[in-house]
Amino acid sequence: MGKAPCCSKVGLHRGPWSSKEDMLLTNYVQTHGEGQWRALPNKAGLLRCGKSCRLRWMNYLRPGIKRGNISIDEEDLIVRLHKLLGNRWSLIAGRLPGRTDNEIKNYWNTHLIKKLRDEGIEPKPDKIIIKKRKDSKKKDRTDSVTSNASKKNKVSSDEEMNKKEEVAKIKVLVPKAIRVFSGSSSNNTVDSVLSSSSSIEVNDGKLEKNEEGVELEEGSWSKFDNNEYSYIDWPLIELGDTNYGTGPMYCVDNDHVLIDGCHFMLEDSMPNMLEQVYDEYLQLI
DNA sequence: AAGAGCGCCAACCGCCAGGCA
DNA sequence: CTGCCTGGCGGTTGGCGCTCT
Repeated sequence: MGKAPCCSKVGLHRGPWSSKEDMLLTNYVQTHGEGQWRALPNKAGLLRCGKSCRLRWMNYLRPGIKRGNISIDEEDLIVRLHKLLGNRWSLIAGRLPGRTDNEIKNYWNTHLIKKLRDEGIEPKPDKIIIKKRKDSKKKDRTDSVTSNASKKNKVSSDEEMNKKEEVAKIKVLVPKAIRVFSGSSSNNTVDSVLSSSSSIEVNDGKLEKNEEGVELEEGSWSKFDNNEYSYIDWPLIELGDTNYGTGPMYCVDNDHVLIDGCHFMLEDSMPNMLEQVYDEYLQLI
C-alpha cells in the first residue's frame, strides 16, 4: 500500500502560479518563516498543495534567487561538479549561490548535454556510477552515516551486500555545508599532511581535537572506506569578484584539506592559497 | 498567415530519510 | 519498535512560445 498523498488534491489549484498566489505565499513566508509547508496553504489562504508552495518558494520566490543568464564560469563549474557528482543537483546548486537545483537540472538537460555532445564529450560523471533512479537513490542514502534501509527491512541480505560493494566504489560522500578553516601552518609537507590525517581522534563521529590538542569546530565528519575520518566541506573559492564552489573538500584539520582524494596544505604565507588549491583541483579534474 | 515541430522550463510526481509520538 | 508526518531530492511531464516551412 502506498503512502497517502501529501494533501488532498481535490479543489486545489495546479499549474502556473498567479501573481496573487505568489504575493500571498511571499507575505506568509516573510512573516512566519519557512517550514510547516503542509499547514501553510490554509494559513496563507492558498488553494495549493503544501509541497507545491515549498517548491514555488524554493525555486522562484526565495530572496537571492538568480534567474537565467548562467555565466560561462557558472557553466564551467556545473560541468566540473557534474563530472564529480553526477546528477546530484542540490549539491551542485549549493556551490552556485542564487541558483536552484531545478534551474541547474534544466540547464544541464537542455543546454549542457547538447553542448558537450557537440564538442564530442559524453557527459558522464567520473566517480559515481549512475544507475537507474531507484538504485542510485538508495546508494546515495546509504552513503550517509546512517541508513534506514536495513531498519525498514526492505532489502534482502544479498541486496545489502551489493549495496556495500557499490558504496565501496564511491569516493564522494554526501557533504554538509560548513565552512573551511584557513588556520596557520608552519612546517607542513605532503608527508606530514598524510601522516596527520591518521592522527585525528574521532569521538562519536565528531572530531574534537587534533594531535596538538587544538580545539576544532564541530561539524560533519564522515568515515572513508580506509577508516580515515575527514571533515567534509565545500568551501567557496574567491576568484576576482565571484565566489565559486570547488568540488568536495574534506578538511583534514585546521591546516590540511583533501580534495577529490588528494591532500593539500593550507598556509597563511600563501596569500592566494585557496586560489592555488583551486588551480590544483582544476588540474586534477 | 497558419500549422507543425521543437526547445525550454515551471511544476508535478514518486520515493526516501529522519524525526517524533 | 512501529507507523505516520514532513521535508527534500531527482526524474519526468506538459504547456507555452518561438522558429521553420
